[in-house]
Amino acid sequence: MEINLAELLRSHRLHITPIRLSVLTVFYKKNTCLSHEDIQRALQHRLDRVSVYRTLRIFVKKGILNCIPTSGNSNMYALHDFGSTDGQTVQHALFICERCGMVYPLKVADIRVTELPGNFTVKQFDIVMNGKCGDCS
Amino acid sequence: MEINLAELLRSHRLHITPIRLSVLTVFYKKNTCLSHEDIQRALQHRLDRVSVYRTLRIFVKKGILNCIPTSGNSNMYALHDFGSTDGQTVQHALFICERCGMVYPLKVADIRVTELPGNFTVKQFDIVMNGKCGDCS
DNA sequence: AAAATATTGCAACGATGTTGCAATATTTTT
DNA sequence: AAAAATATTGCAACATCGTTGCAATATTTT
Repeated sequence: MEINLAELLRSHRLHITPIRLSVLTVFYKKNTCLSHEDIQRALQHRLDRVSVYRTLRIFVKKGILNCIPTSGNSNMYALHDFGSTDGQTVQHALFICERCGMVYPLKVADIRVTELPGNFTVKQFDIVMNGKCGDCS
Repeated sequence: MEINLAELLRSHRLHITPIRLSVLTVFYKKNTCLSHEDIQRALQHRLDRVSVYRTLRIFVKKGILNCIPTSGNSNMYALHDFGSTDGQTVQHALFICERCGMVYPLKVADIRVTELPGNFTVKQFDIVMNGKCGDCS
């Protein structure tokens, strides 16, 4: 871990607290998108449920995390840095296996979408693929 | 409405019932993706909550509807025919306004994603864009 | 029309996420 | 370095979204 987590928090005017450091550490270690439950599990449910929810929400608000769309009924989050960005728009692409649930982050190249009116502002662009991964095919 | 809804249900070996016809009718009329709540509202909450959930689930299972990823905590659904398809893979693209919540379905063209291992099978491919729509910019 | 089968409605439950508020921790000020 | 100001936490209660079990009802098949 080369990044200074305390500095990251400070730069967003957030207090430096054990919960926030733990949650950030999980994201930097796993380097993929994670649900609330994933984080709780990674930290052996030592953190208060509600505080983790609040931490995720404030990180999204501050732009440290992005909220990633999924077909399930729980949200997923990824470090903003995890997505590629062209200045204005953050991009994520992921493959979710419908059988084992594994999430595979992907690199994206050369995407074009037609028919978006010119006065629309895109802030986040996500690709979600569902199917079967190599192990489950 | 040119499609025969009863025939559609019959061809999937589903009983033809008022609830199913109502839900299908809403999808064909609105021709966009809808949440459970959208459907309940469109039908003035005359249908039983649970029955609508079950209807949506069985329609997804039978391939009549697809489940569309969102960043929120409720699922969205669209008619399978609403997405473009190249035989194996269904594609959807939508723009969700972060301010007014409006969902705009989009046409997609010419998408390529690199780095997906060859033994992965993609069944559904969705693009979700978040930002501000024309009215909210 | 009766038998077989599938669907519905209701109550209860589970999972996911939020709010209010007092207690506590962090940061800032002196 | 202590006090004051401010932000965060933990807990209980609640809200929303979705599911399950099961008896009653509707649809389909014979």
